[in-house]
Amino acid sequence: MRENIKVLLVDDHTVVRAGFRMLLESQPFIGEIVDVERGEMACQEYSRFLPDVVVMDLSMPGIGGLETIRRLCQQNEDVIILVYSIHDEAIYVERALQAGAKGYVSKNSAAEVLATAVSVVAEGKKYIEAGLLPEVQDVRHNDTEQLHAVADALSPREFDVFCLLAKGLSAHDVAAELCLGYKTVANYNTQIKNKLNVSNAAELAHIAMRLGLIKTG
Amino acid sequence: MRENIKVLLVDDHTVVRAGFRMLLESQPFIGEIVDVERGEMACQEYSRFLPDVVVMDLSMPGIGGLETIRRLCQQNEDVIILVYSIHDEAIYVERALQAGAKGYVSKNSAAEVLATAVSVVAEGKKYIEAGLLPEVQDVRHNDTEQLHAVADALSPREFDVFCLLAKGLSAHDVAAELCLGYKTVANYNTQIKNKLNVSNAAELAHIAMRLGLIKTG
DNA sequence: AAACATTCAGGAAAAACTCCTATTTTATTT
DNA sequence: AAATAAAATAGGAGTTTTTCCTGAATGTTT
Repeated sequence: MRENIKVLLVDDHTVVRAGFRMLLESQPFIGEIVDVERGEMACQEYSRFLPDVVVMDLSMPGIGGLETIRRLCQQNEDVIILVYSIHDEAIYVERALQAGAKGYVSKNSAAEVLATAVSVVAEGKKYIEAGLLPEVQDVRHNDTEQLHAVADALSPREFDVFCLLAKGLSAHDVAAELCLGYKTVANYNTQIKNKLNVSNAAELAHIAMRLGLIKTG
Repeated sequence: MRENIKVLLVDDHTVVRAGFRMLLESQPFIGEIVDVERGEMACQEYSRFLPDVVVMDLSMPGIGGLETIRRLCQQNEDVIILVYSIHDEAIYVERALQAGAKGYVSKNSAAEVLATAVSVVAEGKKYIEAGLLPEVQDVRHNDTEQLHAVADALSPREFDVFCLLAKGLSAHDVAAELCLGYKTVANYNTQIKNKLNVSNAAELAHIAMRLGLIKTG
């Protein structure tokens, strides 16, 4: 295991920088820690401090997390970046890794997980927190381009049913509305939830909302 | 100025708890600090630890921040709660204060601001970060009234279940989350839908959305 | 034409929901 | 302090919904 790992912390929230610092300082394998509050500063500080690992948040003002990853990678292709984020969604993990990150942990993780992740990526391995990776192959769920995903995944008739279910109609209501048998709608219901990878009507509503199909007021 | 202020930290993110702890520990006027990761735990811990100030995030899984404030206030009307949040929007500030919080600071604030806020509220004053207060009058009362309508109609526990169901959890998930039997949740589910006069989870989601209890992206 | 997707729906089993009842705890009122 | 009301919890039984499998009719693509 690597010793004396130099860490560059990048986060715009003071409390989070302080927190990470505290968690890391209690680990024996951690060396010097420098923290900065924006991606731009990270790029400058990187070439001066030459950390072994860069630990950063994805969502930051300024150039943001993803662009920071790209720039750091351009500066030095061997840079080791560990991303942590409130976003558990696969699409973020995917993008971060694509941009050049070597690890990804959720902000909800326990202290040990965060420390472990640092030590693992410092050794040159990848660290993607359990539960995040499996979804990567999966749906681009929660994507901004979800409208297309939905439109692609659902047949026209399924989409009709989806809209009504998401609006809050019962399967019987939908059947009446579309002049279909109840069983037909019930089966569509199941089918739609499978295709969109959700398990209940509330989640359908969420998707519809995100797609702007439902006006929130 | 108060000395030896006992603080109860409530946040679901390990790093944030650690960060706040670090920032506060460096202040001479801060005494013992206890941290918990959820609102439910805060309510329990409060009566045991009897902190001078409760410092908490608004957005948490489980019963969430607002409901936690209400419950703490009910437990002890003199409780001093300082809220910090990524949400700078006036509506959140207003709701938090209405629920019983004594202070509100943004998560982006500098370390000194956070520490100062704790010491100010500990003295029994209010502390609303500059820049947040002016907008408070600006709030539309519509949503807040609806929130009260829901909060009035539902008992606290029903409200907990409502939030989770509206978020898209199944009855089984909710049961696991709140450590209840499935049947209990199933029965609450029925009860909640009756009280809110809706007939399915999608409509619950709509209501939660309108109330701003669900972040749409 | 053959292969495939789409629309529609029935049957059977599994799961979820509803309604009723009941115990325990907590609050409120007299 | 006792009585009353409200809330939290959950079991049982019956009903409804969902799921999964299957299949026919229609249309479309290669």
